[in-house]
Amino acid sequence: MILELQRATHATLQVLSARLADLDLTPSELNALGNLGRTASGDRPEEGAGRTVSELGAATGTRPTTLTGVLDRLERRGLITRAAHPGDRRAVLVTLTAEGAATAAVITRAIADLEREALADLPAGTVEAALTVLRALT
Amino acid sequence: MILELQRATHATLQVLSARLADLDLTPSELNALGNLGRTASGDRPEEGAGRTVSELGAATGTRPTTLTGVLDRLERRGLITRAAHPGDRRAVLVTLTAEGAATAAVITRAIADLEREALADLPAGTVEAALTVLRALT
DNA sequence: TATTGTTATACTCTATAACTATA
DNA sequence: TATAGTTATAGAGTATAACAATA
Repeated sequence: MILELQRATHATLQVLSARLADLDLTPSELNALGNLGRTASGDRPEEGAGRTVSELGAATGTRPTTLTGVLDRLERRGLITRAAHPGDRRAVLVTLTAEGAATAAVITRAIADLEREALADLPAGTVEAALTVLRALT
Repeated sequence: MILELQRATHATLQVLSARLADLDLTPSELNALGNLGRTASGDRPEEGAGRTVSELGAATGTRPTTLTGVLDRLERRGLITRAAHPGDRRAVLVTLTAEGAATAAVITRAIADLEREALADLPAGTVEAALTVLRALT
């Protein structure tokens, strides 16, 4: 099971980064950007303004020390901005720029497409069962 | 789905490497060693003698260029040996030493334990469904 | 000519620890 | 005293290209 898990993760990441090669982003950069986009446009629009570095790190499974470098590159390319957090002046609020949001949308769609293609022919309920297992492992 | 996949992979790797911290091996080294052990003792005992670098790379999802460094360290620590392949003199046969086989057994058991603990309470059939999804993604 | 494994280079990710500015 | 983020350092993974030995 766990070996299959690793293989599947590796395979999907491979395909995904190949399809998004035009964006010229590393896996961690894709991960960060995709995650920022998901919150900004989806689940909780009222919080779309940004996330702290800590929140982003927890969501992406990236160490703070790695995230600093990732965010440096994304900021230099104009995809995100860093600003002070209103409530806590130690914290940094990471926000997508317009270009960053557009890039994030491309990433989100590529992920959705890949899933649809791979899982289209499976019997109903199978995907739900798989999600249950994944959450149990997590 | 794919996001859950990444999270689950990350979480299991985290726990696994914490439990095996005593071995002082990197994730790639654990992966290579566990894979060598699996073939040696399990599925196809008659091939237990070794695997080529290419085969190992395909099984673990590790690049040849990374594998060279991984195998260098494992060889230096006396866990594997590299020998000439009988049939093809370009190829290298990677074999577990006695100590390497013992270490591989520890890794294999840790993985099995982790799976059992995490998936014990799930309804029958759920795990099979998850495997179907993972293979579809792969 | 193509393939196996290694080497070289440059960049990214990681772990650890120290540091700053806040709280 | 503790937390958020950054910096510094060293080791490990990756892609890419080149190479020697062999097929």
